[in-house]
Amino acid sequence: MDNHSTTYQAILASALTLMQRCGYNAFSYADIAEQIGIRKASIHYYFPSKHDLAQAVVAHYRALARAGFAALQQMTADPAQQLEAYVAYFGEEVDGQPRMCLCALLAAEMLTLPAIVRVEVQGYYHEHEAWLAQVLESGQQQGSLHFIGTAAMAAQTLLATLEGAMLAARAYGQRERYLQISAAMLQQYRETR
Amino acid sequence: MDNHSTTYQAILASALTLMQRCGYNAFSYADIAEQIGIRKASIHYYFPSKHDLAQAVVAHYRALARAGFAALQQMTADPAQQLEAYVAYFGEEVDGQPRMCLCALLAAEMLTLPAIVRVEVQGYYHEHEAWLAQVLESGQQQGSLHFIGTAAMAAQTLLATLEGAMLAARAYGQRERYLQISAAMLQQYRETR
DNA sequence: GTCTATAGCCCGATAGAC
DNA sequence: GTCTATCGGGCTATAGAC
Repeated sequence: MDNHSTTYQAILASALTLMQRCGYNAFSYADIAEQIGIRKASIHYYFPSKHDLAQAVVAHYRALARAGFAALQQMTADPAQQLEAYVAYFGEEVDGQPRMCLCALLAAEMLTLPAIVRVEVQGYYHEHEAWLAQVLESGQQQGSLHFIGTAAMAAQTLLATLEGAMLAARAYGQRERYLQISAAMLQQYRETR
Repeated sequence: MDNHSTTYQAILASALTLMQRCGYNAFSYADIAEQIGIRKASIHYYFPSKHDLAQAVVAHYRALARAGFAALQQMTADPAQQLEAYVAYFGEEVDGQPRMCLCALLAAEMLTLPAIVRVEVQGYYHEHEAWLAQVLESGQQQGSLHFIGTAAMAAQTLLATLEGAMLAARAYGQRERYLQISAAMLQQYRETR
């Protein structure tokens, strides 16, 4: 993630913010240039095409999540608490707006994305489903989390609910939408059946 | 919905298809013109601006759903069956791709949408949540559907899961994703607690 | 109502000076 | 590395003939 110039980092960070807000199709090199105080042409030095930039942004986003998983593991060994912290992260406010998962947004735009970006989005989904499945599995074994069927299926369902909740929060412009839905969902996984 | 010319109807239908595929930002008047065999300028006769067109498309989409609700009511009075039919509709294949809810896609693009379109998207969410809440309520009263908390909260959670499942299906390009997640979710509402 | 023609703008991308 | 300048193209939208 490092051994890159500060300009490179600034472009990546700016593009991440813009893509989380507007998606792939509605942000431009001009937006980034204005945000970090350089010229459009300079961005092409680091990222020849928009395809390359978007691919790097999603790869970076995935790396951030991986670091988050490690930090979560460091924080607590309790699967139920790990799950709660994961859910809480997406409930934070960003720029006065509910946080939005970059890859939920890109999944919506999927059919208009360059192939290299599509692959990264699928990788994100796979990583998060795998992490959630492992957390659910552990929680089930120690009796703190409960669900029907396989951990893998429950993980897919859980992730779908969270991303759908973020969509609803964005649609209404109300962070509370996510908080309420995610709380109701967590309740289901805590209940014994 | 009628007392409009056939060209008007053709534009609306074409725009709906394109928006469900590409979203608001990635479809153009040129796409519609090519699809239905007229010229770009003619579209402006019916829909002066892209804002107007998108607003009309979402309003039309909402009306289709309302007609669907009525047809569902006609088909069966059993809430559990109504819910199943609702879920099954979004699992159909369209143009060789998993069906995608227009308003899930637009919710993702929300921050880049014209105000009049945003309002329509929120209206869609509200209508569907209200319909689902009423179905869940009825199902609970007659003992065929089960959930924790209020019907309104369960409806929001259920809708979030479905729209998240459609996102996942689109991300992977696999309709089965939606079918599996929605089936797992329905299972939760059928289980007695 | 539908067309041709075009204005005016923004886009991604490149060339080449410094 | 960053800049200025610009190209070529797509976009929404309008003017005006038919």
